[in-house]
Amino acid sequence: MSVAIVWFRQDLRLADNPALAAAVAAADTVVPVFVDDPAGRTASRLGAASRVWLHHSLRALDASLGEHGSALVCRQGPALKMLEALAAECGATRIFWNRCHDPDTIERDVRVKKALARLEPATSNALLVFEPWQVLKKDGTPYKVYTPYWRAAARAHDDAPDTHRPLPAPADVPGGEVVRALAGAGDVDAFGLLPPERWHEALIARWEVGERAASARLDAFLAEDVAAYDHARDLPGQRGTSRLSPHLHHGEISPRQVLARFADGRALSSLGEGETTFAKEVFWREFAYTLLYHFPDTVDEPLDRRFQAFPWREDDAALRAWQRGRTGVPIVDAGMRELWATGWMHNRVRMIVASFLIKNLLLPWQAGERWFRDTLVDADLASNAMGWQWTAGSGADAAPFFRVFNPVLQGERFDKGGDYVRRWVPELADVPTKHVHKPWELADDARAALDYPEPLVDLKVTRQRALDAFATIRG
DNA sequence: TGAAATGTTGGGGCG
DNA sequence: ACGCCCCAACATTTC
Repeated sequence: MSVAIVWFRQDLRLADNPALAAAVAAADTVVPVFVDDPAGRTASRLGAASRVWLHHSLRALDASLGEHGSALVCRQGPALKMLEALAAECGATRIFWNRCHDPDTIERDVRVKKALARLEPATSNALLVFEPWQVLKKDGTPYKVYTPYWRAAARAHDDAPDTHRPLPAPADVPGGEVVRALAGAGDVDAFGLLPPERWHEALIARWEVGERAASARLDAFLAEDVAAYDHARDLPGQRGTSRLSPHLHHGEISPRQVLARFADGRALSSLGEGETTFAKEVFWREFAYTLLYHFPDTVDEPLDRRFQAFPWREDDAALRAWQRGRTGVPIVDAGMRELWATGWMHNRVRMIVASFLIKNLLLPWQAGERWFRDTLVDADLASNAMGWQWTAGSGADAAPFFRVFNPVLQGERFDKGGDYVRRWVPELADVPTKHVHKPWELADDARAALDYPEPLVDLKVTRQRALDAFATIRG
């Protein structure tokens, strides 16, 4: 009898899971395990919202394994120690996992792989279409501009589409009777991922978590929204985005599964408008991982070093007002409250609230990055850091710093009728559309009747302040 | 995946 | 008819 461990991490699915498929092919007993390791990108380092999602995702994975008579073995502690112990308990001779690409996990995994050499660790790619070293410029260095990266990646994909065909879920996960007898089998609750307060119940009630839900979400998006995606994805008041990000982040679905289902064997270069735009979003995620891998310190250091000397302000009261959606700027507050209530924010609004924090409040982008990491259910180190540096103007292919969003104009352009603002800022529900994005221009008596804060800052003045601050480091 | 200032053009009112 | 002004609409430049 041969026993193989499958170490689940950011790949909480049975389909298109190469580590699982390899274990099933190699052994007649497969032991699925998730380790909550204080080092590396696992449960202990995630933000509170992501931990809530992870809890439910692990439950879903355990249930799926249960349908095969197996279970998810749950262990808490340093990964190496936990895996060594598990291997000894179940007599494993092999171990399989899928690679992660954040710096802490890489460092930890290198160590684990070396120490577990007797289990012949075999690792695979399940996180990306292309791993960070696969799409490079001719000189072997990573792309720092998105468009050429996208062209190169799409070409590489279309040159060998079969390489990226997703794997089916294994018909069987053998050895369930052994697995179910192991300590921690199915004991997701023991991780203590849910916070003691009850906010997480309302948050997660807005989502369906797990591999099956991810697949259904993709189907619904492709059936209903992808055709108009080009335009509709920018309108936060209506449904138009895929909302796949948390599923992708936790690996409930893979980018290859996503592409395969809508490209349907066609070349990426032949897709329609909405489909192309959506495919490009999938590859923004790939681009982010490429940047994180090659420039690991950009999680908290600006890629453009000039920004190390940027004269950021320190203002805890303003930061708190931004975090809680009490800035007095409707579209900003709506976005921050959507985030707080649902663990997610529409992407157009993410750009607006980020621009407001960085440019109008002149607070360091790292403060926003940290808040997003703690509150987003899709909090992804690579995408989050790239996105914040994009807005700050310090990243790869970033928006120039002087591109300052005016949240009133953005609101009037992308939330024309004010539906989004009214949904998340009920204090403004009855304000006429003309003023819903700038209630401070209401007549005094109407304004006094509102239970809504005056704007924290003057948009025009702070815009100029930001441009002046930038001038000091422009060099 | 900007906003605001500045420049240009052309229609219309008016003396 | 003409110059002048105003201003909207659009284009360009600057940050």
